[in-house]
Amino acid sequence: MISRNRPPRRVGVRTRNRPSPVGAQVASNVASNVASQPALDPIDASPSFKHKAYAALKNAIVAMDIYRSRADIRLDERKLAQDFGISRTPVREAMAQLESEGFVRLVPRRGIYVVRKTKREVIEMITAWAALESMAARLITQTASAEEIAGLRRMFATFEGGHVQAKLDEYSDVNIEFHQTIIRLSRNRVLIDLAENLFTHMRMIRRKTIGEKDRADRSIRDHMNIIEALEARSTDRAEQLVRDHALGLADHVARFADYLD
Amino acid sequence: MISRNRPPRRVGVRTRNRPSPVGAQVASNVASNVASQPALDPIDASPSFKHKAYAALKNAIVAMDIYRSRADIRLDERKLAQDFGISRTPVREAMAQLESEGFVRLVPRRGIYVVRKTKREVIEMITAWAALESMAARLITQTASAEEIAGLRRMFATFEGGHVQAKLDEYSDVNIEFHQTIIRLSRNRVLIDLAENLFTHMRMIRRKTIGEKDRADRSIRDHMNIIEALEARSTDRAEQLVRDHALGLADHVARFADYLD
DNA sequence: ATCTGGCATATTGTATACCAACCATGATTA
DNA sequence: TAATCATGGTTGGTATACAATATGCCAGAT
Repeated sequence: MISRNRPPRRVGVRTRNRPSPVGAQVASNVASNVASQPALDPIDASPSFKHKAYAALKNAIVAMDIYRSRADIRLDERKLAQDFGISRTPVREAMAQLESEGFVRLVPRRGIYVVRKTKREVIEMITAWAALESMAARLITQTASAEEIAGLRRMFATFEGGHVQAKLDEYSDVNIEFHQTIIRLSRNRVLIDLAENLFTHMRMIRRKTIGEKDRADRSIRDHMNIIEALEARSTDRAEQLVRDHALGLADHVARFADYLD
Repeated sequence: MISRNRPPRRVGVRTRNRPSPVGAQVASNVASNVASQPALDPIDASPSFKHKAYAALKNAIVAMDIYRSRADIRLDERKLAQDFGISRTPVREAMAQLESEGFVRLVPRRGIYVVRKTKREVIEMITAWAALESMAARLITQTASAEEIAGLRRMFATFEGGHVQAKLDEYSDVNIEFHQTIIRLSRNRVLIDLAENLFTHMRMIRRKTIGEKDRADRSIRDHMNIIEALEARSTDRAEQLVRDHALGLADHVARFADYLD
C-alpha cells in the first residue's frame, strides 16, 4: 500500500516557548569549536524538512514495484505528513518537486498519483539518455585521465570469463554503476544532473528490462568495446558505441516491454 | 473567524493558443507528463496561482539583463506576493520550481537570489544542448515528414542573398526558432522539455553571444548544411553537423565571453 | 578607538486554518 | 425503476500565524 506504518518518531519538537536569554549558548559552543580548530567542521547538515520529505518520498516511490499492478497508487498528503511527523507544507513542496521530475502527478481536488511511464515515454527517456551519455563519452576521450578510464575496466573484473550468468543481480548493479560513471567522468554538471533523473526513472523498470541473459552477454561485450574506444581516445567511435548501446536498449524495450501500457 | 475578503477571482480559461509572432515565447509549460497521449488536448488550463506566479516570475527573470551588473539581485517573497495580490504560499512554490530549474537560489533565512551562470556552466549547458539537439537531428532523419523539414528551409527565406547583416535582430529570433523547431520535430517529449529549459537559460545571455556578424554568416551556412543533411536523411551527418554547430558556440563562449565570471 | 556581546530586525521555514471543488452516496421524484 | 439532486466528506490550494535564524547596530568594556 501507500503508507507503511512508521515508528512514531518525534521529529523536531518545536517548543512553543521561547527561552528568552538563549542564543548565546549555542553561539559560544560553536565559537569555541571553531576557534580551536581552523579546520572547518563538516557543516552540520541541516536539511530542511522539505528536503528530508523529498528524499524519503523519492526513495519510497523508487522502491515501489509500480508496474506490477495497474491500479492507481494514490498518495495522501495529510497522511504522509502525519506519518513523517511534520506538517503538510514541506510534504507539499516535496511533492511539487517530485511532480516536476515526473514521479508523481498532482491532480487538483483529486489526489496525488504515482506516475507510471508508458512504453513510449520509457523509450523517449532512453533516447534522451543515449544523447547525454554519448556526449559524455566524447568528453571523456578528451579530458578524462587514463586512470579514470582504467577504473571502468576494473568494474568488470568479476565477470571476466563469462560468469555473468551466475551473478545476474550483481551484474545489474555494476551495469548501472558503469553508465553512471561514464556520465560522471564527463565532469559536466548539467549532463550529470539530467542523466541522473533519467536514470532514476529507468531504475524503476530495471527489474523487468534487464532480465534476459542474452542481453547481459551482449551488454558486457558492448561495455568492453566502449572502454577500448575510450582508452584509444577515439572520440567519434566512443560516442557511437555508447549511443548504439543505449539505443539497443530502447529497441529492446520497444519490442518486448509489453508490461508497459 | 476573520474571514478574509477573497476577491471573486474567477480564474480565467487561459487560452491555450498563443498567437505569438516569432518564437521567443517559451509557453512556460509546466504541465509535465500528463500529455503523452498522441493527440494532445488543448486542456492545460493552469488555474492555480502557483502556475501564474511561476510564469510571471520566470518571464520577469528572463527579461532581466542580469549580466550587466554584478550586484546580487534579490527577490522578496512577501513583496512579490503583495504585488501579485496573492499570499506567500504560491510564490514560494513557484520559487521552489524556479530553483530546481536553476533560475534562482533560495538561501535559508537570507533571501532569494537570481542565479548568474558562470562561463563554465554556460559551456556545460551548451554542451548538453548539443547532445540533445544532435539526437533530435538523428530522429528527424528517421521520422519527420518532408514537409516538416521544408518548413525549416522556409524560415530562412528572408535572409537569402546575404541580408543577414541588415537584420541581425530578426535573424537572432529566427535562429532561436530554428533550433527549437529541430528539437520539436524530434517528437520526443523528454528531449523537448530538457532542451527547452536549457534554451531559456541561453536566451538570457543571447544579447551578448550572438552579436558578432561573422558568426551570423557562418551560422546561416551551418543551418543550410544541416537542412540539406536532414533532407537527404543522412542520419550521421545531420547529427554531426548539429553537434559541431552547437559546440562551435560553446567554443566561442569559452574564448570570448569574458563578461561571464 | 576598537572589540565584544546582546538585541532588534529581517527573512525564510513550518504549522495550521479555511475554502472551494470534487466524489460518493443515498434520498427523492417523475 | 431510473434519473436527478441534495449532502456530507475528502482533498488539494491558499492564506496567515508562528518559529528559527542570519545580519546589523549599538552599548559597554578594554
